[in-house]
Amino acid sequence: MFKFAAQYENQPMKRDLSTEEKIKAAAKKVFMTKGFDGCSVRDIAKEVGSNVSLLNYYFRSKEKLFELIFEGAMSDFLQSMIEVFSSDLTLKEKTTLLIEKEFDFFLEHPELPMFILQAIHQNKSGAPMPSHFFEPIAKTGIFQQLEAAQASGEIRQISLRNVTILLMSNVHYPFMSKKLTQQFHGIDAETLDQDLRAHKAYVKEMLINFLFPQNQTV
Amino acid sequence: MFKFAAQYENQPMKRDLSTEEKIKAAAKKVFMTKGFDGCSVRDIAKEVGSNVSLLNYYFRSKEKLFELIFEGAMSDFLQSMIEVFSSDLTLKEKTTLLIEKEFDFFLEHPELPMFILQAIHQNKSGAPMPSHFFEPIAKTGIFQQLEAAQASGEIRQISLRNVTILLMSNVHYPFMSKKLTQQFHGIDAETLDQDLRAHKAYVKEMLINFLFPQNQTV
DNA sequence: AGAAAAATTAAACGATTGTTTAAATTTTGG
DNA sequence: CCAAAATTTAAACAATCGTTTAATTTTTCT
Repeated sequence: MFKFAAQYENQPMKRDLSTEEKIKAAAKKVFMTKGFDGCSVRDIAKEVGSNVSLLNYYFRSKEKLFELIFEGAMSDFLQSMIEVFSSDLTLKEKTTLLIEKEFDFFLEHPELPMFILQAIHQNKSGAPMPSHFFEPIAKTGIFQQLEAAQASGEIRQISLRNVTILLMSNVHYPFMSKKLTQQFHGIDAETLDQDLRAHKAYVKEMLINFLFPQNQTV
Repeated sequence: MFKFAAQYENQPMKRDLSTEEKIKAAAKKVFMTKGFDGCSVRDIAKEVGSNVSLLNYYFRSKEKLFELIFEGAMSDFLQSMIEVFSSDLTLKEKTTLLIEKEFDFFLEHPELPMFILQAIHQNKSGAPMPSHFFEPIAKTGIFQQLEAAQASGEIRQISLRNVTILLMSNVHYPFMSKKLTQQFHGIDAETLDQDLRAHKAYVKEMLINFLFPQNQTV
């Protein structure tokens, strides 16, 4: 009889999970580079070095497998925000730290922002993203902190949403546009990475100066 | 015998091009929303309200049709740059005008930045983009103007490439992330469009202040 | 009006898609 | 050690993919 893998059963058995993990790793790699529509389950199976049916055995369907990969990616994608927003810092300090961490993270995982935005953009089901993705951010109290900072005049009068767009624009797009930038300027990958490392400082200075205008060091 | 449509022949005949244009319009719509891999030629044919073979009759293949749509989109994508850079203005004026025009344009065509970056990102052939896309920009002399502005101290010491990334980040990403932003903040499309119209002013002020630090109005 | 050319359609092509079935192999637990 | 369970494989499923063929309709030009 056909049975699904360990983690879907009520009484999971201790098993070698390496196959399942290998499939997840392969799926992540293939989905990230080719996209959901741009690859077949056989592409993933070939990357695993194994049979197609194994994917359905462990993950039921291509769609389910993708959702799993997407949720993991989304978690990584938001991780820095949650960490920084949860810390005990001023808004200005948090902004600096966030830019710092996001750049460091995306320098190591440059394909993530494009993967996330692309998946959301072509979300086939049309279903909105589960709220549990964004709830952890709201729970950090960052929104209240921003409201308070506006009341006290620490930060410029600007809507939370515009702040978000400014931040994300400057920390996500540079990595989403790597290929475009390379071809536009005719440079190699290493040169661009140097530019991106330098870019971190520019973004920090620009955003801090814009969002926290009166730079009183007193 | 099988013959290809008018514009591919040596001696084109005057013909009703409305069908060909209808296919291009449908293809643009479908490719923009679903992506090359996310749609079938039958999706496009259905959008046209006609037969599948017509697409191959006029455009030889799905890939050729896509290339045509992509080139048109790329042309639109770069149009504002070429116009502004060709004008007879100072660098600061050009920066302001470019942001203004890009925002106005992408407010009307918000799906364009994602389409372009996504197409470049998953470029199957691996071939670099034809140089005729970017040449018109170089020919405006904008690069020399920027070098001169750096020498004279009009603009901050920052590489041309970092300037480009800063500009593109702030004028492209806000439209690429529309769905993410909407779901993140739980707002409707109209509210977000208001935010984006307001965002234009923020981006202008922020980038001008950063790139042209000594704001001497003398 | 009538023959030639162009446009459009219907049908089919082989290849590939995601998924399922059933058999074979390996691992587990008594 | 051996039956039962879990894992892996090979093969096939119907559906859809991009494309082509051939027939039909429409348009063009004399």
